[in-house]
Amino acid sequence: MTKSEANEFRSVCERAGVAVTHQRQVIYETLRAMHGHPSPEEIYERVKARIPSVSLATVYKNIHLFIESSVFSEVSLHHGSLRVETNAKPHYHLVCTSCKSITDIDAAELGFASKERKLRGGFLAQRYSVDVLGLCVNCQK
Amino acid sequence: MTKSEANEFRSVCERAGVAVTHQRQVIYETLRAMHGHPSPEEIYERVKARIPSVSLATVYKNIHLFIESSVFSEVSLHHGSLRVETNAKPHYHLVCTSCKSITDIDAAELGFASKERKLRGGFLAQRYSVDVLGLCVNCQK
DNA sequence: CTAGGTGCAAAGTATTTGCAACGCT
DNA sequence: AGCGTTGCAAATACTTTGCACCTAG
Repeated sequence: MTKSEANEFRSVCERAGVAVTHQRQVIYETLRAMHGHPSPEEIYERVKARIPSVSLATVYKNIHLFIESSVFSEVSLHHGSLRVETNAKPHYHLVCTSCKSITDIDAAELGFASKERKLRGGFLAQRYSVDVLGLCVNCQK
Repeated sequence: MTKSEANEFRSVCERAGVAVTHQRQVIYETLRAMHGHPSPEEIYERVKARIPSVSLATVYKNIHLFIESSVFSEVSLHHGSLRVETNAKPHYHLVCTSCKSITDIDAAELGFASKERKLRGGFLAQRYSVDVLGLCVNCQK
């Protein structure tokens, strides 16, 4: 690790108001170095290469800590359990990051057209799923 | 249930190539009547009010059947396990509905500006999470 | 009749928690 | 020294599966 990376990590911990531990630092560096959307298990495997005694629970605890402190984010905000979409009309979601509530909003109202089209790279876009993350009226207080 | 609802359900089963069973019908009607984004457990509770002997496993099996047949959809496509976003730049996801792969795409390239703003209803939009659902190059074959 | 559907219980995966020992600050 | 952090194991939450019985077609 370079000196600037170490300083960066220290200020991350300071902002979050948590201790600078070796495990936390290695988990942080590991996440920084990984690409894509790793699962806790994948992160755990990598961290274990540097700290064989680390536990999966510690990886979970620190991932949550980083997410709460906005150091990293989650790919999906509602991954806890399967949820069925009962609203048949095209719409998107207003997701409150504080109270986790999900409200529907009309596609038109958000001003995002969702037509089928081919994107660069050849991906055929058919449907769009938009989550607007922010604060609901109650949580803005 | 009205006659047209019954017919609607029959054609749903026909398209999906599955049998018309009492449990399946009640689960379908229950979903139609529910608002928001119910969990399997919530759906199960409602169905149990009409069929006390129904099992949670049957509810799960039928929810999946409906989702596979595009009769209903999932709120989130990657809810199986926690995934950490390691890409710090603003970007969105190309999600292939066939092979479930997730690729990043620059926010700019999709032409969707993500600035903080207040929406009707008072929701403070801070960040956008856009999933583009479709078929990747390989799965279009 | 018979292939698919159901209910039950057990298994499987993902995640969290209690607690004693440990290490930052 | 004191409190947050760690590792372990056990607990919990969510979902799937195997199997015997049942039912629609």
